[in-house]
Amino acid sequence: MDDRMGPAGTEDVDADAEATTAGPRRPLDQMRILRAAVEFIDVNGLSKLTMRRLGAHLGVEAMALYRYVPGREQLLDGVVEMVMDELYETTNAGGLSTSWQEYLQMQAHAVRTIAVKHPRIFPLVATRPPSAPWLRPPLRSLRWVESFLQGLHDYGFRPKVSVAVYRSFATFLLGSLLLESGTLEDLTITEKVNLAFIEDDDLSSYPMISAVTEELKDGGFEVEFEAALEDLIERVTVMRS
Amino acid sequence: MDDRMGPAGTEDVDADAEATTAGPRRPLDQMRILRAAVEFIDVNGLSKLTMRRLGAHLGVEAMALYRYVPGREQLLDGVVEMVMDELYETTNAGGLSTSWQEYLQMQAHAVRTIAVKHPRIFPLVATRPPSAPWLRPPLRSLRWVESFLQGLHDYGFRPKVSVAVYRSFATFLLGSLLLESGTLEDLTITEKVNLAFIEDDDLSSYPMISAVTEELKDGGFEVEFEAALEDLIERVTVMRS
DNA sequence: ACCTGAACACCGTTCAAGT
DNA sequence: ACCTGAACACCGTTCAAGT
Repeated sequence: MDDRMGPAGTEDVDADAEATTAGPRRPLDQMRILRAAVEFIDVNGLSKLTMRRLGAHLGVEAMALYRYVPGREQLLDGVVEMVMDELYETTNAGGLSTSWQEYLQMQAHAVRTIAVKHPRIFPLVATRPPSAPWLRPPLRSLRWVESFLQGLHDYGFRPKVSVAVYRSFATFLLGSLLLESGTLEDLTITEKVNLAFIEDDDLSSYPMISAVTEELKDGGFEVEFEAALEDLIERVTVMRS
Repeated sequence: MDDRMGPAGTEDVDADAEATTAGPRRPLDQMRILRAAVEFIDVNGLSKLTMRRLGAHLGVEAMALYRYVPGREQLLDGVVEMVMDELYETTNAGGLSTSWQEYLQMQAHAVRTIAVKHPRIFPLVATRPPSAPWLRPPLRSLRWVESFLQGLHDYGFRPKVSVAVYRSFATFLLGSLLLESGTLEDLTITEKVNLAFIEDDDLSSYPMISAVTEELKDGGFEVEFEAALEDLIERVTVMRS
């Protein structure tokens, strides 16, 4: 069958009269599994996601999942597609833009929203091999890219320029948001312990670092993101000419 | 003991009279394990690296590794440190720069060299949680950051500006090089098969994409990297004032 | 001092069997 | 039609035992 998984058909019509809490009586389906996987990773982290635990989470033995999902790797691909679809919807919900600058801003913020909402999934979006070699994570869904190119076209971008913008945009988002999502991942207790161990490292032997620890700790991802976005937009202005 | 692993003491003095091919008679040590792990991932990919296989690769049972390495996760941290040390050496070998622009170029190229040389390890460098939250992958070694800040200081950068440059630089390198390393990873046969499956997707239903497949496939990471680097340097020029 | 065997508690995955 | 039990070939990790 469809060996590539992913939320293609959004057949979301059956909200049976079954209580949510009672027993998971209605049969499994791919959508339900993918949604459960997304939630599971959001809560417990990727490393805790096993077929067996996901099955348990759905009230089923692991083996039952294989009717709907070819395997763990494809499950993860499906999770990524799931999150990308979320992006696509966010993106098309937020009313029309009146300039290409606004359009890029809106797209950038949409991607950032996803990264902040799913900090433990974003690394997957960023690093899984995309379905075609010319796709650039995190902007890796054909549907999204198509719509993006269309958008730029409508603002009068020539095709070659649009491709260049797509690339710069992806690079910018990947760098900024992977870093930010990294800081947002909830750390497990043991990881925290490890950090505490390391944090007051022999930092005394790094005088330049010691001199600026305060500003290093500052964070401020938000303003940095906006500033970098402004820069990107200016670069695009140059490309366009 | 030292619970954090990593190539701290480079005790590289014993090149015994033992033939390399004969039998691995001299006892294991952490350095040898880490080097073997780097090589193993370079050749076989991260997913193939198991304690048992790495042991076999070293002519030893997996359990023997635990004398020198706390566990698999810390092994991977050690691999990352190993590669970062490679960077540090590259960086200090390439003679002095005569301007901060040249200095940044040299550092950028050094990191890119690492990414291209170890495309299957670079994602680890890029995504493993760093040892302090304010460190930014891929520029994640204290030693490297110290030396970088010192370098900028010597060119007259104020501390706050240096920190801002460090951040922009890391973001830029992360985005650019993670994408490039992604395209360089040798794909396993099964992955290739999957790609082939997907590649001639129903691309017919994406007219904007179809119109530019040629330029999308173009690649050209090298020139893109250089261009983005130039842009970054210009941004730094502004920050400096 | 350094490594191994055996064991434990897990994995992903297949497939015949149950309902 | 949908799920499970049992099994297979692996994992990481611990620890008593071998040399």
